[in-house]
Amino acid sequence: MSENAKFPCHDENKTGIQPHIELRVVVFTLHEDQLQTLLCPSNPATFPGSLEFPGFPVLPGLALEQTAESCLKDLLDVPELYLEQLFTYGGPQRHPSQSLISVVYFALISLDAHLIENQAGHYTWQSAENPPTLAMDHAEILTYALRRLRYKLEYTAVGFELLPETFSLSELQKTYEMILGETLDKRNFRRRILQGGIIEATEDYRSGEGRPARLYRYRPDAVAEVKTRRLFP
Amino acid sequence: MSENAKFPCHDENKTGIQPHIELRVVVFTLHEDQLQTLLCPSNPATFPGSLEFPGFPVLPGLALEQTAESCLKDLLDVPELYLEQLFTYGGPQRHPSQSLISVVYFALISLDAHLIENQAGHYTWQSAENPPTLAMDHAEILTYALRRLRYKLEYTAVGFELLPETFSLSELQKTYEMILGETLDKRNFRRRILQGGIIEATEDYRSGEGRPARLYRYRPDAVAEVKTRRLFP
DNA sequence: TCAAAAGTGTTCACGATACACCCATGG
DNA sequence: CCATGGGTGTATCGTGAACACTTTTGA
Repeated sequence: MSENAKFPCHDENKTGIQPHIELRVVVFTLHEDQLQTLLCPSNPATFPGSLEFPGFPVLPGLALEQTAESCLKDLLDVPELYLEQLFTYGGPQRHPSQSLISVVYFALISLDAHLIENQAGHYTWQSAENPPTLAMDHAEILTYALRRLRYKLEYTAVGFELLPETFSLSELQKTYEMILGETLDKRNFRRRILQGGIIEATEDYRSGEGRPARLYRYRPDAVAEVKTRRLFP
Repeated sequence: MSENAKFPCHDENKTGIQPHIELRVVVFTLHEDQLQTLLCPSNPATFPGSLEFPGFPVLPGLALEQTAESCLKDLLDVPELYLEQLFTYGGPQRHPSQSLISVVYFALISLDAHLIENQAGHYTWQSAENPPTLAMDHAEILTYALRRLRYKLEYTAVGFELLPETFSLSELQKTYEMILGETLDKRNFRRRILQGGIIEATEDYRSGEGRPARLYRYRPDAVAEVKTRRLFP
């Protein structure tokens, strides 16, 4: 590493060659009792038959997270979404013809609002657990995003982000079970969720096949409190 | 956001304007019973009197993490270091004259090996808890890095990365107490650390003022196991 | 022999886990 | 009236937290 032994640390540093930089977003939602993720076809010349996560350019006038959010909202008709930075991938082996840096975000959107206006690309929802062939290192990215989702679900309260505004406790439990891949005890689940003060009961009930279920609502003011506490140790 | 409504998702996307991208590293070490971080002076024309974290260019032929590691090893004479990605900062407000994206890493280096060869810049160790004036958003970055360090210390075993190869349990405990900012119970600390199987006793003792302390060594093979288990719930 | 740091076990409280039955509605 | 999903309480166990004294050495 002799050639980078003396880089000064001042802000006017510029190197001649700069890699290409882009944003990517891994969007999760629940659809047909399955965890799904949004994908679009890759360039058929470079990655024939592969899919990849939606990519966006970095807009110099906008913060990274705002750019990701705006671009996503151009693709999906969602009023709200949960968005956080996942990881930044870089390195020479990622793309055959360019040095590419991808700042990858992680998004959760609600079941009731994932209406797509198929703008420009042919975006599709695909199974997140058994995805189709993905281009570049996107399979690795998906694996990491799933791990992060499961981890967050155990420690925080993000599960609500995948549900409509009101939901029954059974729906919430099914969401957790689907993502964690294990069954949970009904009574313990309810106790922990309710004791956590994360959700509040509404006055509504949903009738179905059996006794109607009370509907609950997420308490947005409870977020900060929840983030530091373990829900499922 | 009408102008970005139709970005295709193919890999040959290129926008004309690309922001400048750089690497930064927040390095922590223990020195004189204090948690310290490596800083260098900012460009005096842009940020007079401020310091900033060491910055490196992105080398297109090398992975981001390897670049950060190589460049750091050009600055510091460390045989080993702990390095992980912290966060990627971007947006229009970060720098007065350019759109700048900083992929920031987080490093821990051992007490016994932080000999600096002051190459090029005037790198100095400064208190991490009460840092001097930092340029740009580097104060915010430091706050986040400290939070991450404390968090990791509670959940994993990174504390060893800040100590020499062999160390006494009291030294380890002092390290934890210094970083967490609270005192820990000696017996509980020892039990948890030893039960975790993270360290192993050596045959050596260190004589000092009082009864000699048994020296321990980190077990590198125990890392994976430890990462998933909580040490300090 | 004294000062200074190393080392060592037990008790208690709380939270996680396991577990089975009654309730309300629609067909 | 019965099938279907909704809703509820308790006993047990494991783990974290609090706590004080003995041991070894060098001065």
